[in-house]
Amino acid sequence: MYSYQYPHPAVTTDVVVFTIRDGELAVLLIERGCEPECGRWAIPGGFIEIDEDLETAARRELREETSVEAGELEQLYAFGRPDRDPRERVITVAYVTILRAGQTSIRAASDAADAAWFPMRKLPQLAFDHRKILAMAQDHLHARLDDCTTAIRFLPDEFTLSELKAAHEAILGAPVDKRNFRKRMLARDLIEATGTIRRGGAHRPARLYRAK
Amino acid sequence: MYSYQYPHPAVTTDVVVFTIRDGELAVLLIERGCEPECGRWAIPGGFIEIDEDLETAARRELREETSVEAGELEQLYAFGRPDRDPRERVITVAYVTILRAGQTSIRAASDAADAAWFPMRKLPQLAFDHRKILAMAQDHLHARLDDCTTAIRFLPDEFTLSELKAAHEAILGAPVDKRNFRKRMLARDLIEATGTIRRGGAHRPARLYRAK
DNA sequence: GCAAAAGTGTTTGAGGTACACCCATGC
DNA sequence: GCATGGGTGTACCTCAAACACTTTTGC
Repeated sequence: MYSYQYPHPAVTTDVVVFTIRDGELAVLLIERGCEPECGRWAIPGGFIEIDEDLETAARRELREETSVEAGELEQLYAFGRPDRDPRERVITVAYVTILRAGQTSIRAASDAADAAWFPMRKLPQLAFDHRKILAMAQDHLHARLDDCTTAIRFLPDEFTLSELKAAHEAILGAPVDKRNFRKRMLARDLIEATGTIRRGGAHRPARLYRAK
Repeated sequence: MYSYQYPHPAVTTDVVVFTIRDGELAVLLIERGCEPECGRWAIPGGFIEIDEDLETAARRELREETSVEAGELEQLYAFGRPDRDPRERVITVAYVTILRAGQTSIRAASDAADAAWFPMRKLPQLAFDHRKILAMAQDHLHARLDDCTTAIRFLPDEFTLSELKAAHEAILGAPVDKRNFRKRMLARDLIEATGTIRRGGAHRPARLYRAK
């Protein structure tokens, strides 16, 4: 038992993991294996350890529950409404990260009964205030999109411009003009041609690019 | 005494209050009246109550320590390095707010030995990681500046375009082109002339504007 | 009349948007 | 030769930046 002179809240970290699957923006959720909200889908996360940095805790909880190793985490927001968890006062610091397509194999563990990818357009009922967290995470992602580097994080090291354009379209949920897109990406000088090409079907092969 | 099965961190909220004084961006600080870091200047804030929303706590602590009633608060970031407070693990959720010039009277109370405005260019030594919090708050403020509405929050209900321009210059710490500034502000259609003018010295009177 | 701040337009360059056709390949 | 996705250029518009003089007032 740990005792304090004043009541202390619990603090958790949650990680919203985005990827692109089947041409759609998708998010990693776990099925809760214990009360409260047992059986509901939720954003992976959990209680921080007392000597652990917030970001480290976020990374650890994600690994434990889903076996996913996160890359760069960005802090999204601290959610702290007093009634957001029925057990006790729980403040959660939410993070956002991006997983490359193709590295999306997951394995539920810890107190997660299951783990799965859901397209953002077809979310299940979510535990706690996690619907609101996802909405804010998606807004954050959209806002970051004109960095150009953000969409690249969804793709493997080498990619074609068509794939990058498809990533933008998946994230925005809206079509993008091909020529303007290519012009803008090449003008930013953040990607470079590898010099190799990829042949993949009955059509002209595509140049491959990598991040600079 | 309050006991928990697992150790819990303490959670505080801090509020970075910006205003403009003497034509310079200034921030409200308190002199700590108790250990640790007694005598050091710090961002006003303190421990949340267990049933209190984060934003409510931020507003309350600011009021208790400085007698300032905050308007709109924006969440900045959650700072949670395990070693940031020597007493115990303390996670702080930092907020930013803006106080109108002219409403900047303050009165130190609670565990603040003193409260005072400091120009951002001449900060004292600060307690904990508060220097870093201020740096991030200033970045945040700069990023918000092209909303046009942000600079208005530093001014009284009615203001002249020259005053608004001076506010931008104070926040940015750099001069702004008068004609381009006026054009941009009027084009955004976020302010309107009150129809009145202010005479104030041996020169042409200025039109007054208000936020729409 | 003079000091002091308010007010006013035009030119230029950069970047975003809209838009249609040819190219290289596999079958 | 045809289907499929890869690759390309131009005209227009909007917006930001640079830049100097006239107007209105108090004294």
